[in-house]
Amino acid sequence: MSRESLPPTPASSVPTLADVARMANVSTATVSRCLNSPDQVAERTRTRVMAAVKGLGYAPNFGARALASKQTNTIGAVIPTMENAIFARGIQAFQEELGRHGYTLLVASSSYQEALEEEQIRTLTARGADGLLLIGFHRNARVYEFLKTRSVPALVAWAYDAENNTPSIGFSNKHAMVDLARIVFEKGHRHIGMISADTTANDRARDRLTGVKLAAGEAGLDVDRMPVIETTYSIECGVEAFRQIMAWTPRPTAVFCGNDVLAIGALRAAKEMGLSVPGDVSITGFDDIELASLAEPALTTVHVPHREMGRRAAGMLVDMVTKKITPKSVELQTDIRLRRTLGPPPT
Amino acid sequence: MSRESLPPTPASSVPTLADVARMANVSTATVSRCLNSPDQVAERTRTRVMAAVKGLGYAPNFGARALASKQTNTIGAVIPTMENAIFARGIQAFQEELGRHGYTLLVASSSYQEALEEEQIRTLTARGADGLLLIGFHRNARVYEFLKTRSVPALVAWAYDAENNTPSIGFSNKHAMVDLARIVFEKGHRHIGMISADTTANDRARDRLTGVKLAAGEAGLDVDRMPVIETTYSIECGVEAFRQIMAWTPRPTAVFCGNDVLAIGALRAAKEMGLSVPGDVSITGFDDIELASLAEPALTTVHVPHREMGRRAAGMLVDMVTKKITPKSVELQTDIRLRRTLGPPPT
DNA sequence: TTAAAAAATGTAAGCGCTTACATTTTACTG
DNA sequence: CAGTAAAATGTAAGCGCTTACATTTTTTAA
Repeated sequence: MSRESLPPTPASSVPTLADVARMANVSTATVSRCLNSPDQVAERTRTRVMAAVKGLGYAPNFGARALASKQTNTIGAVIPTMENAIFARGIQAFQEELGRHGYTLLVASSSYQEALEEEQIRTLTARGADGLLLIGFHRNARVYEFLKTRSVPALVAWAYDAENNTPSIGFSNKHAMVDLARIVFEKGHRHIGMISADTTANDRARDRLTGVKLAAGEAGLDVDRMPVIETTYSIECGVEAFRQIMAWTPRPTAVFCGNDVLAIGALRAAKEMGLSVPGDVSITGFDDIELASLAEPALTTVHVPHREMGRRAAGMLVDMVTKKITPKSVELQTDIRLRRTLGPPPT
Repeated sequence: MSRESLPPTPASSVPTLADVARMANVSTATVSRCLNSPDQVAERTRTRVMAAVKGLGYAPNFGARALASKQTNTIGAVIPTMENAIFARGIQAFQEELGRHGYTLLVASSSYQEALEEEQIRTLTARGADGLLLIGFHRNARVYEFLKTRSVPALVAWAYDAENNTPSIGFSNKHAMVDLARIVFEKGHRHIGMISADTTANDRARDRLTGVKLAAGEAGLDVDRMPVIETTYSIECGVEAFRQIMAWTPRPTAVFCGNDVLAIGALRAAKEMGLSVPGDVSITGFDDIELASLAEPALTTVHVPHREMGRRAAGMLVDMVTKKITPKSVELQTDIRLRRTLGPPPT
């Protein structure tokens, strides 16, 4: 067993920068430059180095690169769940755009639990995420501080607030809901109800509820007597909540749902209860997931540009990471999709 | 500006292991052990170290850890797209289980393009993924070789093949389809058609088609004359394909669809064409996505345990990475969900 | 009480890369 | 062709951690 010399043929293990350098007869610095800023290297050298890279099947070691350059080219996203089609769609677009910029996506999900979200944010940060995509503003101030001391830029999506100093991309859940609710009131509804997602740790749900209340106030309704049921994100819960809300006196002639999934549940419940939609009761959703236009009757809802949001979020985050800037929050437009589930109240 | 001494207070930057060591009055090795194998450290020391960790708000540097330990605790997954609910669901479960084992998920999507998939596999490998989750077996042999030389363990999901030496977790697409098709033929259908996803780079689609053909052969049909349309994964494509296939002579009385999304499209097309389902034509899907039971009439399809697959895939992959074993492939059971879209052929 | 074994801790050598700075080569100018 | 600027390349110092091995401390057994 000889030893004591610069390892000439590094066994059969994974080739390193040094191997490439040796083969191409240059220093490791030159190889590194070939890979990271090719135009700093003379063409002849570059060709030679690249040949060596190819010949050896060299690929840079991630850890070493991260350690030396202090960045991972990785962006983290903490979302409630991918099973929710709206996030799946947005994240898909987010990831595609990230890829175009040479970034990779690290994902974690919070299952709508605040504590878990905090943990995931810490995990992704520890995993070296250069930047973070977060959903909504609501979270412990401690988390924002943590991100600041670690100087990990974060972008909030699916929510919009020009005032907040965390940049965001999204839409005003409140305004969107106000717009929808106004249309509903114009149809003449005076007794309404709302099935909302849990509002405790979910500012989006909260804003949507606020929107309905605002518009209701405008229309002269007694907002305090409006039945509101908070429940979990699932069709079954929508069914159950709808039953409860229709037991109210006076019985609502229109039921706002905080999202399409709950609305689909409501729709099904109505069917089971033998109620005609929109003859006996109107139902509205929010998100415009695929199911919305497929439902029978098709669901009136608020259309949200999820893909666009994901795509642009990626661009913003990459800018934040590379240029170290804090972009302006961007507000996306939602629009009302009037479909069959909305009609005038029964006479 | 003084200098020349071991940096005592490292400015306000991120604390390192050395800072913790200094504060707790131990060596960096001890701190490292406290974090990675706590029971090798005396309780008193550990308490002191942990206090320092907390006091300093220390979190290990990912790159350094990866470089030194040669592992990232990160698992990569390359899926066609998250917009497909079946992958979203499976990946969600995958990620949750990964988290339970202390692993983080890195995702990339191939958009069903073979070349892109290869690129993504290389990217995730370069990003330091300790192991990889891949969908289906079909890919260039070069990719498998690459993975082998880099010794990155890979697990194939959504497909099952006990013979293949890449371990897998999934189900037999062929058998599942045979089972479904047999039921269809028992109803008396003699003229069938199939709307399939693109089979070129998709072994799952191919196997499903094979399944239908096998059962058709069993039933004594002339397999070669069976109309098959290959199209893209989308409701619209399903609509279009269904129109074409119903123009065939003799007109099919049952149309198999390679997945539920195509089936939903077919269903809609049937409605638009004024055909009764299953009165005039029966339609079947595959996957049992949420939409399947919500459709009107509800779709007969093959139920696949996506979540279970994701969850167990995570466990297997973690074993592969940590214990360096190659697990046995596991076959999951699918089952037929007989719903309203299947009936006997018109008389 | 003491030697040997076991447990705890420390020392220091990398891991493979990037990059500031130093040096060499090439290109240009008068 | 010398003299200088610009371009290309090399040198080597880390980046922050893990871990084999060495050393010290504690425990155990005789």
